[in-house]
Amino acid sequence: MSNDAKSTRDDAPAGAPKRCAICAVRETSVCALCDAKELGELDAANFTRQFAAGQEILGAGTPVAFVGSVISGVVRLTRTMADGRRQIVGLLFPGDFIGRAALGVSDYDAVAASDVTLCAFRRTQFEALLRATPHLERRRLSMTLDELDAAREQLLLLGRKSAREKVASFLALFARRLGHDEEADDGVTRVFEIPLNRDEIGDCLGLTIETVSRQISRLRREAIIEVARNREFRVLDLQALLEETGDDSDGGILS
Amino acid sequence: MSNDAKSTRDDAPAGAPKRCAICAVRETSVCALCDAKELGELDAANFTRQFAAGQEILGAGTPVAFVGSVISGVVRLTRTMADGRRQIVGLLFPGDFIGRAALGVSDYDAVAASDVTLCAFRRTQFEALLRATPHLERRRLSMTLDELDAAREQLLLLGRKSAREKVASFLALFARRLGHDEEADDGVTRVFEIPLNRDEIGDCLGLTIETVSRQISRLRREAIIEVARNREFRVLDLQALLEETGDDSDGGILS
DNA sequence: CGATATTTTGACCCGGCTCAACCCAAGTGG
DNA sequence: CCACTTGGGTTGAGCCGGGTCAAAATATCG
Repeated sequence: MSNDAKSTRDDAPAGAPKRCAICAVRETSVCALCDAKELGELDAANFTRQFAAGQEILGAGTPVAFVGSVISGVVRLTRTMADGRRQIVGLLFPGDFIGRAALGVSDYDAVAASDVTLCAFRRTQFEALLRATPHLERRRLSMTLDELDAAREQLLLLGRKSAREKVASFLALFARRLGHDEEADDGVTRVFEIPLNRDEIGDCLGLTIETVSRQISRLRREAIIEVARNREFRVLDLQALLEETGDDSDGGILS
Repeated sequence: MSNDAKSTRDDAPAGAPKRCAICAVRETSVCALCDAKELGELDAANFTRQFAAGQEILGAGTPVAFVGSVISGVVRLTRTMADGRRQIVGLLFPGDFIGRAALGVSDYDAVAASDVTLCAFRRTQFEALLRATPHLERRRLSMTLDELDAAREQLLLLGRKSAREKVASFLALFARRLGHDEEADDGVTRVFEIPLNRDEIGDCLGLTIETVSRQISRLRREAIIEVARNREFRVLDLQALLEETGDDSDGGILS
Protein backbone atom coordinates (compact mmCIF):
# COMPACT_ATOMS: atom_id res chain seq x y z
CA MET A 1 0.00 0.00 0.00
CA SER A 2 1.02 3.55 -0.62
CA ASN A 3 0.64 4.27 3.06
CA ASP A 4 4.00 2.67 3.67
CA ALA A 5 5.71 5.42 1.71
CA LYS A 6 7.93 7.77 3.59
CA SER A 7 6.83 11.40 3.81
CA THR A 8 9.10 14.23 4.83
CA ARG A 9 8.45 17.90 5.39
CA ASP A 10 11.70 19.12 6.87
CA ASP A 11 11.01 22.81 7.33
CA ALA A 12 14.03 24.80 6.27
CA PRO A 13 15.00 27.71 8.51
CA ALA A 14 13.80 31.09 7.34
CA GLY A 15 16.20 32.67 4.91
CA ALA A 16 17.64 29.34 3.79
CA PRO A 17 17.43 28.63 0.03
CA LYS A 18 14.00 27.37 -0.99
CA ARG A 19 14.00 23.69 -1.85
CA CYS A 20 12.20 24.41 -5.13
CA ALA A 21 15.10 26.57 -6.26
CA ILE A 22 17.47 23.64 -6.18
CA CYS A 23 15.00 21.08 -7.54
CA ALA A 24 16.39 18.62 -10.10
CA VAL A 25 13.31 18.93 -12.33
CA ARG A 26 12.86 22.69 -11.88
CA GLU A 27 13.13 23.29 -15.64
CA THR A 28 10.87 20.50 -16.89
CA SER A 29 8.17 19.92 -14.29
CA VAL A 30 4.72 21.41 -13.89
CA CYS A 31 6.18 24.42 -12.09
CA ALA A 32 8.71 25.21 -14.82
CA LEU A 33 7.00 28.49 -15.73
CA CYS A 34 6.49 29.70 -12.17
CA ASP A 35 8.20 32.84 -10.88
CA ALA A 36 9.87 33.21 -7.48
CA LYS A 37 6.66 34.27 -5.74
CA GLU A 38 4.61 31.39 -7.09
CA LEU A 39 7.43 29.02 -6.28
CA GLY A 40 7.29 30.17 -2.69
CA GLU A 41 3.61 29.23 -2.45
CA LEU A 42 4.28 25.82 -3.94
CA ASP A 43 7.24 25.36 -1.66
CA ALA A 44 4.99 25.88 1.33
CA ALA A 45 2.48 23.26 0.19
CA ASN A 46 4.52 20.38 -1.13
CA PHE A 47 6.02 17.39 0.60
CA THR A 48 8.38 14.66 -0.51
CA ARG A 49 7.27 11.06 -0.79
CA GLN A 50 9.45 8.06 -1.44
CA PHE A 51 8.25 4.83 -3.02
CA ALA A 52 10.22 1.63 -3.31
CA ALA A 53 10.33 -0.22 -6.62
CA GLY A 54 7.12 -2.20 -7.05
CA GLN A 55 5.15 -0.11 -4.59
CA GLU A 56 1.71 1.13 -5.59
CA ILE A 57 1.36 4.91 -5.82
CA LEU A 58 -2.28 5.17 -6.96
CA GLY A 59 -4.73 2.31 -7.40
CA ALA A 60 -7.40 2.10 -10.10
CA GLY A 61 -10.77 2.91 -8.61
CA THR A 62 -9.42 4.01 -5.23
CA PRO A 63 -9.56 7.57 -3.90
CA VAL A 64 -6.70 9.85 -4.93
CA ALA A 65 -5.31 11.75 -1.96
CA PHE A 66 -2.39 13.49 -3.62
CA VAL A 67 -0.83 14.47 -6.93
CA GLY A 68 2.70 15.53 -7.77
CA SER A 69 5.83 15.55 -9.88
CA VAL A 70 8.24 12.68 -10.35
CA ILE A 71 11.62 13.89 -9.04
CA SER A 72 13.54 10.70 -9.70
CA GLY A 73 12.73 7.17 -10.87
CA VAL A 74 10.12 5.85 -13.28
CA VAL A 75 6.39 5.27 -12.71
CA ARG A 76 4.27 2.98 -14.85
CA LEU A 77 0.53 3.44 -15.46
CA THR A 78 -1.33 0.19 -16.05
CA ARG A 79 -4.80 -0.78 -17.23
CA THR A 80 -5.96 -4.29 -16.47
CA MET A 81 -8.87 -6.17 -18.06
CA ALA A 82 -11.22 -8.39 -16.10
CA ASP A 83 -9.47 -11.55 -17.32
CA GLY A 84 -6.02 -10.29 -16.41
CA ARG A 85 -4.77 -8.98 -19.72
CA ARG A 86 -2.70 -5.88 -19.02
CA GLN A 87 -1.48 -2.84 -20.92
CA ILE A 88 0.98 -0.27 -19.67
CA VAL A 89 -0.57 2.98 -20.89
CA GLY A 90 2.08 5.40 -19.74
CA LEU A 91 5.58 5.72 -18.34
CA LEU A 92 6.37 8.75 -16.18
CA PHE A 93 9.95 9.97 -16.08
CA PRO A 94 11.49 12.69 -13.86
CA GLY A 95 9.59 15.94 -14.39
CA ASP A 96 6.35 14.21 -15.39
CA PHE A 97 3.19 14.83 -13.40
CA ILE A 98 1.12 12.14 -11.74
CA GLY A 99 -2.54 12.35 -10.83
CA ARG A 100 -5.55 14.30 -11.99
CA ALA A 101 -6.21 17.13 -9.58
CA ALA A 102 -9.88 17.65 -10.41
CA LEU A 103 -10.82 13.97 -10.14
CA GLY A 104 -11.08 11.94 -6.97
CA VAL A 105 -10.34 8.60 -8.59
CA SER A 106 -8.03 7.24 -11.23
CA ASP A 107 -8.81 4.79 -14.01
CA TYR A 108 -5.45 3.08 -13.86
CA ASP A 109 -2.86 1.90 -11.39
CA ALA A 110 0.31 3.92 -10.91
CA VAL A 111 3.18 1.77 -9.66
CA ALA A 112 6.78 2.71 -8.96
CA ALA A 113 8.85 0.86 -11.56
CA SER A 114 12.09 1.84 -9.85
CA ASP A 115 12.60 3.59 -6.53
CA VAL A 116 10.70 6.86 -6.93
CA THR A 117 10.85 10.25 -5.28
CA LEU A 118 7.74 12.37 -5.65
CA CYS A 119 7.18 16.06 -5.01
CA ALA A 120 3.60 15.72 -3.79
CA PHE A 121 0.66 18.00 -3.00
CA ARG A 122 -2.65 17.22 -1.34
CA ARG A 123 -5.02 16.80 -4.27
CA THR A 124 -7.62 19.37 -3.26
CA GLN A 125 -4.95 21.85 -2.26
CA PHE A 126 -3.20 21.49 -5.61
CA GLU A 127 -6.48 22.03 -7.38
CA ALA A 128 -6.79 25.36 -5.59
CA LEU A 129 -3.18 26.22 -6.44
CA LEU A 130 -3.83 25.43 -10.10
CA ARG A 131 -6.63 27.97 -10.21
CA ALA A 132 -4.70 30.60 -8.31
CA THR A 133 -1.51 30.17 -10.34
CA PRO A 134 -1.97 30.78 -14.09
CA HIS A 135 1.57 29.67 -14.89
CA LEU A 136 0.90 26.36 -13.22
CA GLU A 137 -2.28 25.66 -15.17
CA ARG A 138 -0.67 26.75 -18.44
CA ARG A 139 2.28 24.44 -17.94
CA ARG A 140 0.01 21.59 -16.89
CA LEU A 141 -1.97 22.00 -20.13
CA SER A 142 1.16 22.05 -22.23
CA MET A 143 2.51 18.92 -20.50
CA THR A 144 -0.79 17.12 -20.89
CA LEU A 145 -0.80 17.90 -24.61
CA ASP A 146 2.72 16.46 -24.82
CA GLU A 147 1.52 13.34 -23.01
CA LEU A 148 -1.36 13.07 -25.48
CA ASP A 149 1.09 13.27 -28.37
CA ALA A 150 3.20 10.55 -26.78
CA ALA A 151 0.13 8.36 -26.28
CA ARG A 152 -0.81 8.82 -29.94
CA GLU A 153 2.70 7.87 -30.98
CA GLN A 154 2.21 4.72 -28.95
CA LEU A 155 -1.12 4.07 -30.72
CA LEU A 156 0.79 3.92 -33.99
CA LEU A 157 3.32 1.57 -32.42
CA LEU A 158 0.69 -0.79 -31.03
CA GLY A 159 -1.55 -0.71 -34.06
CA ARG A 160 0.89 -0.87 -36.92
CA LYS A 161 4.43 -1.85 -35.93
CA SER A 162 5.98 -5.31 -36.04
CA ALA A 163 7.42 -6.94 -32.91
CA ARG A 164 10.93 -6.00 -34.01
CA GLU A 165 9.96 -2.38 -34.63
CA LYS A 166 8.16 -2.23 -31.30
CA VAL A 167 11.17 -3.43 -29.32
CA ALA A 168 13.57 -1.17 -31.23
CA SER A 169 11.28 1.83 -30.64
CA PHE A 170 11.06 0.98 -26.96
CA LEU A 171 14.83 0.80 -26.56
CA ALA A 172 15.24 4.04 -28.50
CA LEU A 173 12.76 5.73 -26.15
CA PHE A 174 14.75 4.75 -23.08
CA ALA A 175 18.01 5.65 -24.77
CA ARG A 176 16.57 9.12 -25.26
CA ARG A 177 14.90 9.58 -21.87
CA LEU A 178 17.33 7.83 -19.54
CA GLY A 179 20.49 7.19 -21.54
CA HIS A 180 23.91 8.72 -21.05
CA ASP A 181 26.87 8.45 -23.38
CA GLU A 182 29.94 6.41 -22.64
CA GLU A 183 33.22 6.60 -24.53
CA ALA A 184 34.22 3.32 -26.13
CA ASP A 185 37.22 2.47 -28.27
CA ASP A 186 35.02 2.21 -31.36
CA GLY A 187 32.84 5.28 -30.90
CA VAL A 188 30.18 6.31 -28.39
CA THR A 189 27.85 3.92 -26.59
CA ARG A 190 24.47 4.97 -25.21
CA VAL A 191 23.90 3.28 -21.82
CA PHE A 192 20.72 3.01 -19.77
CA GLU A 193 18.83 0.77 -17.41
CA ILE A 194 15.24 -0.23 -18.05
CA PRO A 195 13.37 -0.50 -14.75
CA LEU A 196 10.96 -3.10 -16.12
CA ASN A 197 11.18 -6.85 -16.48
CA ARG A 198 10.42 -8.62 -19.75
CA ASP A 199 6.83 -9.15 -18.69
CA GLU A 200 6.28 -5.44 -18.15
CA ILE A 201 8.04 -4.57 -21.42
CA GLY A 202 5.60 -6.95 -23.09
CA ASP A 203 2.70 -5.14 -21.40
CA CYS A 204 4.02 -1.87 -22.86
CA LEU A 205 4.33 -3.17 -26.38
CA GLY A 206 1.35 -5.51 -26.67
CA LEU A 207 3.67 -8.52 -26.90
CA THR A 208 4.35 -11.64 -24.87
CA ILE A 209 7.43 -12.03 -22.73
CA GLU A 210 8.83 -14.63 -25.13
CA THR A 211 8.54 -12.38 -28.17
CA VAL A 212 10.21 -9.51 -26.32
CA SER A 213 13.04 -11.81 -25.32
CA ARG A 214 13.48 -13.14 -28.84
CA GLN A 215 13.65 -9.67 -30.37
CA ILE A 216 16.16 -8.49 -27.77
CA SER A 217 18.25 -11.61 -28.42
CA ARG A 218 18.17 -10.91 -32.11
CA LEU A 219 19.28 -7.27 -31.72
CA ARG A 220 22.08 -8.57 -29.51
CA ARG A 221 23.12 -11.22 -32.04
CA GLU A 222 23.29 -8.49 -34.68
CA ALA A 223 25.61 -6.47 -32.39
CA ILE A 224 23.18 -3.52 -32.32
CA ILE A 225 22.87 -3.71 -28.53
CA GLU A 226 24.53 -5.36 -25.54
CA VAL A 227 22.65 -6.47 -22.44
CA ALA A 228 24.10 -7.02 -18.98
CA ARG A 229 22.26 -8.42 -15.98
CA ASN A 230 18.98 -8.41 -17.93
CA ARG A 231 18.16 -4.73 -17.47
CA GLU A 232 21.33 -2.86 -18.38
CA PHE A 233 21.38 -1.97 -22.04
CA ARG A 234 24.19 -0.56 -24.16
CA VAL A 235 23.44 0.65 -27.67
CA LEU A 236 26.45 -0.21 -29.82
CA ASP A 237 24.95 1.03 -33.09
CA LEU A 238 22.41 3.78 -32.51
CA GLN A 239 21.96 4.43 -36.22
CA ALA A 240 21.02 0.82 -36.84
CA LEU A 241 18.66 0.78 -33.84
CA LEU A 242 16.83 3.86 -35.11
CA GLU A 243 16.49 2.32 -38.55
CA GLU A 244 14.75 -0.67 -36.98
CA THR A 245 12.10 1.49 -35.29
CA GLY A 246 10.27 2.10 -38.56
CA ASP A 247 10.15 5.83 -37.80
CA ASP A 248 11.42 8.38 -40.29
CA SER A 249 12.60 10.86 -37.66
CA ASP A 250 15.03 10.11 -34.83
CA GLY A 251 12.75 11.55 -32.15
CA GLY A 252 15.43 14.06 -31.22
CA ILE A 253 17.84 11.48 -29.86
CA LEU A 254 20.78 12.55 -32.02
CA SER A 255 22.55 15.57 -30.61
CA MET B 1 -6.69 21.89 -49.53
CA SER B 2 -8.30 23.52 -46.54
CA ASN B 3 -8.37 26.81 -48.38
CA ASP B 4 -11.42 25.64 -50.24
CA ALA B 5 -13.47 25.62 -47.07
CA LYS B 6 -16.22 28.17 -46.74
CA SER B 7 -15.80 30.80 -44.05
CA THR B 8 -18.61 32.99 -42.78
CA ARG B 9 -18.65 35.86 -40.35
CA ASP B 10 -22.16 37.22 -40.63
CA ASP B 11 -22.10 40.05 -38.13
CA ALA B 12 -25.28 40.05 -36.11
CA PRO B 13 -26.89 43.42 -35.46
CA ALA B 14 -26.14 44.88 -32.04
CA GLY B 15 -28.60 43.65 -29.45
CA ALA B 16 -29.37 40.47 -31.34
CA PRO B 17 -28.83 37.22 -29.44
CA LYS B 18 -25.19 36.20 -29.50
CA ARG B 19 -24.54 33.18 -31.69
CA CYS B 20 -22.63 31.46 -28.87
CA ALA B 21 -25.74 31.50 -26.72
CA ILE B 22 -27.57 29.26 -29.16
CA CYS B 23 -24.59 27.05 -29.98
CA ALA B 24 -25.32 23.33 -30.24
CA VAL B 25 -22.17 22.39 -28.31
CA ARG B 26 -22.41 25.19 -25.76
CA GLU B 27 -22.47 22.73 -22.87
CA THR B 28 -19.68 20.40 -23.94
CA SER B 29 -17.14 22.45 -25.87
CA VAL B 30 -14.07 24.32 -24.74
CA CYS B 31 -16.17 27.34 -23.79
CA ALA B 32 -18.57 25.35 -21.60
CA LEU B 33 -17.39 27.07 -18.40
CA CYS B 34 -17.39 30.59 -19.81
CA ASP B 35 -19.72 33.25 -18.43
CA ALA B 36 -21.68 35.74 -20.53
CA LYS B 37 -18.87 38.30 -20.63
CA GLU B 38 -16.23 35.80 -21.73
CA LEU B 39 -18.65 34.41 -24.27
CA GLY B 40 -19.00 37.86 -25.76
CA GLU B 41 -15.25 38.06 -26.33
CA LEU B 42 -15.21 34.66 -27.95
CA ASP B 43 -18.21 35.55 -30.03
CA ALA B 44 -16.32 38.51 -31.43
CA ALA B 45 -13.32 36.43 -32.45
CA ASN B 46 -14.71 33.23 -33.90
CA PHE B 47 -15.81 32.36 -37.40
CA THR B 48 -17.55 29.37 -38.91
CA ARG B 49 -15.82 27.03 -41.32
CA GLN B 50 -17.36 24.23 -43.31
CA PHE B 51 -15.50 21.20 -44.60
CA ALA B 52 -16.84 18.59 -46.98
CA ALA B 53 -16.34 14.91 -46.18
CA GLY B 54 -12.81 13.91 -47.12
CA GLN B 55 -11.44 17.42 -47.01
CA GLU B 56 -8.20 18.07 -45.15
CA ILE B 57 -8.50 20.40 -42.16
CA LEU B 58 -4.90 20.35 -40.93
CA GLY B 59 -1.96 18.62 -42.58
CA ALA B 60 0.93 16.96 -40.71
CA GLY B 61 3.97 19.18 -40.83
CA THR B 62 2.17 22.17 -42.35
CA PRO B 63 1.58 25.47 -40.53
CA VAL B 64 -1.55 25.64 -38.38
CA ALA B 65 -3.48 28.81 -39.02
CA PHE B 66 -6.52 28.19 -36.87
CA VAL B 67 -7.96 26.06 -34.08
CA GLY B 68 -11.54 25.50 -33.01
CA SER B 69 -14.44 23.36 -31.86
CA VAL B 70 -16.26 20.75 -33.88
CA ILE B 71 -19.89 21.90 -34.12
CA SER B 72 -21.15 19.02 -36.22
CA GLY B 73 -19.65 16.06 -38.00
CA VAL B 74 -16.65 13.85 -37.22
CA VAL B 75 -12.94 14.57 -37.73
CA ARG B 76 -10.28 11.87 -37.86
CA LEU B 77 -6.64 12.39 -36.82
CA THR B 78 -4.20 10.20 -38.72
CA ARG B 79 -0.52 9.32 -38.38
CA THR B 80 1.18 7.83 -41.40
CA MET B 81 4.50 5.97 -41.53
CA ALA B 82 7.04 6.44 -44.30
CA ASP B 83 5.99 3.17 -45.99
CA GLY B 84 2.30 4.06 -45.92
CA ARG B 85 1.10 2.19 -42.86
CA ARG B 86 -1.54 4.34 -41.18
CA GLN B 87 -3.10 4.65 -37.75
CA ILE B 88 -6.09 6.78 -36.86
CA VAL B 89 -5.04 8.23 -33.50
CA GLY B 90 -8.16 10.17 -32.67
CA LEU B 91 -11.77 10.80 -33.63
CA LEU B 92 -13.25 14.19 -32.84
CA PHE B 93 -16.99 14.44 -32.28
CA PRO B 94 -19.15 17.56 -31.84
CA GLY B 95 -17.83 19.57 -28.91
CA ASP B 96 -14.25 18.30 -29.26
CA PHE B 97 -11.44 20.74 -29.85
CA ILE B 98 -9.07 20.61 -32.79
CA GLY B 99 -5.58 22.08 -32.95
CA ARG B 100 -2.88 22.99 -30.49
CA ALA B 101 -2.93 26.72 -29.90
CA ALA B 102 0.64 27.08 -28.67
CA LEU B 103 2.18 25.10 -31.52
CA GLY B 104 2.55 26.23 -35.10
CA VAL B 105 2.53 22.75 -36.60
CA SER B 106 0.71 19.51 -36.09
CA ASP B 107 2.16 15.99 -36.03
CA TYR B 108 -0.86 14.42 -37.67
CA ASP B 109 -3.40 15.05 -40.38
CA ALA B 110 -6.89 16.13 -39.45
CA VAL B 111 -9.43 15.19 -42.11
CA ALA B 112 -13.18 15.68 -42.15
CA ALA B 113 -14.67 12.17 -41.99
CA SER B 114 -18.16 13.50 -42.65
CA ASP B 115 -19.24 17.02 -43.55
CA VAL B 116 -17.92 19.15 -40.70
CA THR B 117 -18.79 22.53 -39.25
CA LEU B 118 -16.09 24.15 -37.18
CA CYS B 119 -16.24 27.11 -34.80
CA ALA B 120 -12.77 28.42 -35.57
CA PHE B 121 -10.35 30.98 -34.14
CA ARG B 122 -7.10 32.32 -35.55
CA ARG B 123 -4.47 30.29 -33.75
CA THR B 124 -2.46 33.14 -32.27
CA GLN B 125 -5.61 34.99 -31.29
CA PHE B 126 -6.97 31.96 -29.49
CA GLU B 127 -3.70 31.54 -27.67
CA ALA B 128 -4.12 35.08 -26.32
CA LEU B 129 -7.76 34.36 -25.42
CA LEU B 130 -6.68 31.24 -23.54
CA ARG B 131 -4.36 33.27 -21.34
CA ALA B 132 -6.87 36.02 -20.77
CA THR B 133 -9.78 33.67 -20.01
CA PRO B 134 -9.13 31.34 -17.05
CA HIS B 135 -12.35 29.41 -17.64
CA LEU B 136 -11.22 28.66 -21.15
CA GLU B 137 -7.82 27.33 -20.15
CA ARG B 138 -9.33 25.28 -17.32
CA ARG B 139 -11.87 23.67 -19.61
CA ARG B 140 -9.23 23.03 -22.25
CA LEU B 141 -7.09 21.22 -19.65
CA SER B 142 -10.01 19.13 -18.48
CA MET B 143 -10.93 18.18 -22.06
CA THR B 144 -7.33 17.32 -22.88
CA LEU B 145 -7.16 15.03 -19.85
CA ASP B 146 -10.34 13.34 -21.08
CA GLU B 147 -8.76 12.90 -24.51
CA LEU B 148 -5.70 11.40 -22.85
CA ASP B 149 -7.90 8.94 -21.00
CA ALA B 150 -9.62 8.00 -24.26
CA ALA B 151 -6.26 7.52 -25.98
CA ARG B 152 -5.12 5.24 -23.15
CA GLU B 153 -8.31 3.23 -23.45
CA GLN B 154 -7.42 2.82 -27.11
CA LEU B 155 -3.91 1.69 -26.15
CA LEU B 156 -5.49 -1.19 -24.26
CA LEU B 157 -7.67 -1.98 -27.26
CA LEU B 158 -4.78 -1.98 -29.73
CA GLY B 159 -2.35 -3.78 -27.48
CA ARG B 160 -4.48 -6.47 -25.93
CA LYS B 161 -7.86 -6.99 -27.59
CA SER B 162 -8.76 -9.56 -30.25
CA ALA B 163 -10.13 -8.53 -33.63
CA ARG B 164 -13.65 -9.37 -32.50
CA GLU B 165 -13.30 -7.34 -29.30
CA LYS B 166 -11.84 -4.43 -31.25
CA VAL B 167 -14.73 -4.27 -33.69
CA ALA B 168 -17.32 -4.68 -30.94
CA SER B 169 -15.66 -1.91 -28.90
CA PHE B 170 -15.60 0.34 -31.94
CA LEU B 171 -19.29 -0.14 -32.65
CA ALA B 172 -20.11 0.40 -28.98
CA LEU B 173 -18.17 3.67 -29.06
CA PHE B 174 -20.20 4.99 -31.98
CA ALA B 175 -23.42 3.73 -30.45
CA ARG B 176 -22.59 5.85 -27.41
CA ARG B 177 -21.29 8.97 -29.16
CA LEU B 178 -23.56 9.15 -32.20
CA GLY B 179 -26.38 6.68 -31.63
CA HIS B 180 -30.05 7.44 -31.11
CA ASP B 181 -32.71 4.99 -30.00
CA GLU B 182 -35.42 3.70 -32.28
CA GLU B 183 -38.52 1.84 -31.15
CA ALA B 184 -38.79 -1.63 -32.63
CA ASP B 185 -41.43 -4.32 -32.10
CA ASP B 186 -38.95 -6.41 -30.11
CA GLY B 187 -37.39 -3.72 -27.92
CA VAL B 188 -35.17 -0.70 -28.58
CA THR B 189 -32.62 -0.48 -31.36
CA ARG B 190 -29.60 1.81 -31.23
CA VAL B 191 -29.01 3.35 -34.64
CA PHE B 192 -26.01 5.27 -35.95
CA GLU B 193 -23.94 5.95 -39.03
CA ILE B 194 -20.19 5.46 -39.07
CA PRO B 195 -18.58 8.10 -41.29
CA LEU B 196 -15.65 5.82 -42.15
CA ASN B 197 -15.19 3.13 -44.74
CA ARG B 198 -13.81 -0.34 -43.87
CA ASP B 199 -10.30 0.78 -44.64
CA GLU B 200 -10.49 3.64 -42.17
CA ILE B 201 -12.08 1.45 -39.51
CA GLY B 202 -9.12 -0.89 -39.97
CA ASP B 203 -6.75 2.05 -39.49
CA CYS B 204 -8.52 2.83 -36.22
CA LEU B 205 -8.29 -0.70 -34.90
CA GLY B 206 -4.94 -1.87 -36.20
CA LEU B 207 -6.66 -4.41 -38.48
CA THR B 208 -6.92 -5.03 -42.21
CA ILE B 209 -10.02 -4.24 -44.18
CA GLU B 210 -10.73 -7.95 -44.63
CA THR B 211 -10.61 -8.71 -40.91
CA VAL B 212 -12.92 -5.77 -40.16
CA SER B 213 -15.35 -7.01 -42.78
CA ARG B 214 -15.28 -10.58 -41.46
CA GLN B 215 -15.93 -9.50 -37.88
CA ILE B 216 -18.82 -7.25 -38.94
CA SER B 217 -20.27 -10.09 -40.99
CA ARG B 218 -20.02 -12.40 -38.03
CA LEU B 219 -21.80 -9.98 -35.67
CA ARG B 220 -24.49 -9.65 -38.33
CA ARG B 221 -24.84 -13.42 -38.73
CA GLU B 222 -25.27 -13.66 -34.96
CA ALA B 223 -28.09 -11.07 -35.14
CA ILE B 224 -26.26 -8.71 -32.79
CA ILE B 225 -26.21 -5.95 -35.40
CA GLU B 226 -27.78 -5.05 -38.75
CA VAL B 227 -26.00 -3.11 -41.48
CA ALA B 228 -27.59 -1.11 -44.28
CA ARG B 229 -25.77 0.56 -47.15
CA ASN B 230 -22.39 -0.34 -45.57
CA ARG B 231 -22.29 2.49 -43.06
CA GLU B 232 -25.67 2.47 -41.32
CA PHE B 233 -25.57 0.30 -38.24
CA ARG B 234 -28.42 -0.88 -36.01
CA VAL B 235 -27.62 -2.61 -32.74
CA LEU B 236 -30.25 -5.30 -32.21
CA ASP B 237 -28.74 -6.70 -29.01
CA LEU B 238 -26.79 -4.04 -27.13
CA GLN B 239 -26.16 -6.30 -24.16
CA ALA B 240 -24.53 -8.92 -26.37
CA LEU B 241 -22.46 -6.29 -28.17
CA LEU B 242 -21.11 -4.92 -24.89
CA GLU B 243 -20.21 -8.43 -23.75
CA GLU B 244 -18.11 -8.86 -26.87
CA THR B 245 -16.04 -5.74 -26.16
CA GLY B 246 -14.08 -7.47 -23.39
CA ASP B 247 -14.69 -4.49 -21.08
CA ASP B 248 -16.19 -4.95 -17.65
CA SER B 249 -17.99 -1.60 -17.63
CA ASP B 250 -20.48 -0.41 -20.24
CA GLY B 251 -18.72 2.93 -20.74
CA GLY B 252 -21.88 4.75 -19.69
CA ILE B 253 -23.87 3.69 -22.73
CA LEU B 254 -26.79 2.24 -20.76
CA SER B 255 -29.14 4.93 -19.56
C1' DC C 1 25.94 -22.99 -2.44
C1' DG C 2 21.15 -24.15 -2.88
C1' DA C 3 16.59 -22.10 -3.83
C1' DT C 4 13.73 -19.29 -6.48
C1' DA C 5 12.57 -16.07 -9.96
C1' DT C 6 13.46 -14.45 -14.41
C1' DT C 7 14.95 -15.00 -19.02
C1' DT C 8 16.01 -17.59 -23.04
C1' DT C 9 15.25 -21.00 -26.42
C1' DG C 10 12.75 -24.53 -29.01
C1' DA C 11 8.63 -26.73 -31.09
C1' DC C 12 4.23 -26.15 -32.47
C1' DC C 13 -0.13 -23.73 -33.38
C1' DC C 14 -3.53 -20.26 -34.60
C1' DG C 15 -5.52 -15.58 -35.37
C1' DG C 16 -5.21 -12.36 -38.43
C1' DC C 17 -2.70 -11.01 -42.83
C1' DT C 18 -2.09 -11.71 -47.90
C1' DC C 19 -3.62 -12.61 -52.23
C1' DA C 20 -7.27 -13.39 -55.29
C1' DA C 21 -11.85 -13.82 -56.79
C1' DC C 22 -16.39 -12.29 -56.56
C1' DC C 23 -20.38 -9.26 -55.38
C1' DC C 24 -23.02 -5.15 -55.58
C1' DA C 25 -24.40 -0.40 -56.12
C1' DA C 26 -23.72 3.68 -58.63
C1' DG C 27 -22.36 5.95 -62.44
C1' DT C 28 -21.47 6.59 -67.76
C1' DG C 29 -21.71 6.40 -72.39
C1' DG C 30 -23.29 4.19 -76.73
C1' DC D 1 -32.04 0.88 -71.76
C1' DC D 2 -28.34 -1.89 -71.26
C1' DA D 3 -23.20 -3.00 -71.46
C1' DC D 4 -19.34 -1.51 -69.20
C1' DT D 5 -16.68 0.59 -65.69
C1' DT D 6 -15.44 1.85 -61.08
C1' DG D 7 -15.02 1.66 -56.18
C1' DG D 8 -16.22 -0.19 -52.16
C1' DG D 9 -17.25 -4.54 -49.62
C1' DT D 10 -17.33 -9.61 -48.91
C1' DT D 11 -15.62 -14.22 -48.97
C1' DG D 12 -12.30 -18.01 -49.52
C1' DA D 13 -7.65 -20.35 -49.41
C1' DG D 14 -3.26 -20.43 -47.68
C1' DC D 15 0.53 -18.57 -45.07
C1' DC D 16 3.21 -16.49 -41.40
C1' DG D 17 4.28 -13.58 -37.31
C1' DG D 18 3.70 -13.87 -32.97
C1' DG D 19 1.23 -16.61 -29.33
C1' DT D 20 1.35 -20.96 -26.44
C1' DC D 21 3.43 -24.54 -24.01
C1' DA D 22 7.45 -26.71 -22.24
C1' DA D 23 12.14 -27.04 -20.84
C1' DA D 24 16.76 -25.31 -20.26
C1' DA D 25 19.76 -21.52 -18.87
C1' DT D 26 20.88 -17.67 -16.13
C1' DA D 27 20.27 -14.15 -12.22
C1' DT D 28 19.31 -13.02 -7.79
C1' DC D 29 19.28 -13.78 -3.03
C1' DG D 30 19.42 -15.88 1.49
